[in-house]
Amino acid sequence: MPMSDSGNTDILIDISTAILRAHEGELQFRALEDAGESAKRLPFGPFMPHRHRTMEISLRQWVREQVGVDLAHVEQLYTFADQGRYRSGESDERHVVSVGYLALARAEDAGGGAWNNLYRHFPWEDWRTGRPDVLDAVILPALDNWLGRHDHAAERVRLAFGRNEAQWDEEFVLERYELLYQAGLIEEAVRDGRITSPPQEALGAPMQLDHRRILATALGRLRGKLKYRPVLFDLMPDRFTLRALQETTELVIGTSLHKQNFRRLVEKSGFVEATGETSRTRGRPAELFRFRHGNRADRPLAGLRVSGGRKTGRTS
Amino acid sequence: MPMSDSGNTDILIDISTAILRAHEGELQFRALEDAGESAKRLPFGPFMPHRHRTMEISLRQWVREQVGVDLAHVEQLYTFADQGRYRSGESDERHVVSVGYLALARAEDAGGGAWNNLYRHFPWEDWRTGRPDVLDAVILPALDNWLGRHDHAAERVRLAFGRNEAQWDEEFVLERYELLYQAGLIEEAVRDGRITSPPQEALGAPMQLDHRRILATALGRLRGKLKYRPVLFDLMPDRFTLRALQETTELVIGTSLHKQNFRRLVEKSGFVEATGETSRTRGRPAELFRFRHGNRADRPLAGLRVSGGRKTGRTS
DNA sequence: ACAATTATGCTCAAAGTGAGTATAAATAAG
DNA sequence: CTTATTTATACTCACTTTGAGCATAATTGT
Repeated sequence: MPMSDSGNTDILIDISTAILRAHEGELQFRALEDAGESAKRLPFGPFMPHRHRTMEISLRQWVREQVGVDLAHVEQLYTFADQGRYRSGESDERHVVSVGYLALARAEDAGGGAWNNLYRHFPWEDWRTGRPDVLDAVILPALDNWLGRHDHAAERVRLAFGRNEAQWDEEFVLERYELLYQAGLIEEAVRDGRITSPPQEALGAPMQLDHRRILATALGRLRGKLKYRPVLFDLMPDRFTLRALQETTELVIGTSLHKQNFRRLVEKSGFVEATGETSRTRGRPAELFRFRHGNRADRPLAGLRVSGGRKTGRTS
Repeated sequence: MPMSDSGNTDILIDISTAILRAHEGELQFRALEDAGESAKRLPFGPFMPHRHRTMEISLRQWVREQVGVDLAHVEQLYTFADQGRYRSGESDERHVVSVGYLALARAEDAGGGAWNNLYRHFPWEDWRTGRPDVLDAVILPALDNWLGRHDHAAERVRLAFGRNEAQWDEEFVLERYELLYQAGLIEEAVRDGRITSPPQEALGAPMQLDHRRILATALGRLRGKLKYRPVLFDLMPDRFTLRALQETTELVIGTSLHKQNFRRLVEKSGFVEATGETSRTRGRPAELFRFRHGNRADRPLAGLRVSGGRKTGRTS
């Protein structure tokens, strides 16, 4: 944000989109592959301000036409302009500013193409079956080692990774990723020349450019938004059982929830209404619900906040 | 986000910053005035990617040197790229993308210069002394009139302005501003040529470019953030009474709070610790507190959420 | 018919929240 | 210097929310 030097700076703005869906028990994102490059990437393209009125409009259209996905929810995440970071090897010098977007799609509208399990890139974020082993086995020891030389970051690590009296906050996805990056535990940090020695063990699958950072931002934002806006339903089909809704919720926030309490929470929230129909699965058939378009007092689903509670796991 | 057409698009990125402070019972922002232009503006300047590593770093430095304010908290808000909106009269065609930032300053670090009362631009957002008259006298009737021709927006109006069974949500500052803009009740809409007839009555003081929109985004973001992060303290001096903290809180969220409950909430949150000192005012001296740097389990201050409760106002 | 499985209803205690009463410690006024 | 006024702080109480679990219902598979 400097003044002066008003010359032509030849800035290129890229829009990169994390398109998420819930499918087959996985939280997935739309991934693209490039020849001769093992790391995946997000759909992205240059923003041409003279051809599109707003970024969101052009993004929706572009994703539908080029990626083949109909988006339900679209939300701008962050504009990254860090120099010297996430520069691809042969990049031209103009690739400077990237605007990240989060988009949600229903599984039906998702078209073909490759969808990747998001947690493959963030294994430490999936607590559904309990605290991930990689945390105590790899991450925390490595961070401790790093903290020896950078102890000013101790408080950040404490908060982000829920040590000592701090609670694990599932929304701090980006903060955790950034710490791992700075500590050189992320392959992208090596690629960017941030760190000399390669990571002791690759943490999660790397991606091109700054796309893993955008994914981290997207996951954190979505986890936060869940609690006060009905975005979940943009991942759900038209009709769904409460069980399916719970599974999608668990996919996103990365923990498992108490079934009866989840039901109570959702029913009282006024966000759903029963259709008379039922769905047959293995056991007792479940009632099918549908999203009720905000006709009641939309209360926040604050109850989705992860319990720092006592026992663990899911009941009966 | 279109593909192809990779030509030189000559994009200019502006960074505009809403710098907020709490001072003399007002929530204020740093305003600049231009000759021959009655509307105020925010500090802004072009971003030169080749000279600064990140936007935040350059913003802090630039604000200190050019605006004379030491910033406590800095946070990116949103990147606006709408064409045809908020274009200044004599603008050159390159002024396209503006990145909005929220920054908080302590009153002591604020230097000289002009500070404006933020609610002068958003009179409908200040509920501290009760529901603002302008809502029922002007805004809602005008919106109803507009809805006659645009009834697809009825649900948005209902949620944003808390009609029928919906609650007024103090965080929806931007959504309310955008609706007023689209309904042509905001002077900026006339200036942008969005609407032919001038607004029946100017709602709040206008600003240059899209700066009122950025302020709205800033206020909404800050109101939201209060509830789960200790940003409040970036508006407070080193030591403060709980009363002062409450007043600042009320300034930001725009409602008045129950004093005893506020005290309980803050004390239990673990965010403050008593110094032994006291402050003298008119009545009984109050204990001075200081921010305790996240050494306890940082619990969200969810209790700051505005009560949809029964009675009104502040107690005793 | 019975086991396994999934859905749903209900209870209960602990914690959190809205609203108020009561008391304490100053200053300003008579 | 005694009293009214003002502000701060402590405590109560009813009500709601939340975490956890028990109990029952309605299916399918054997």
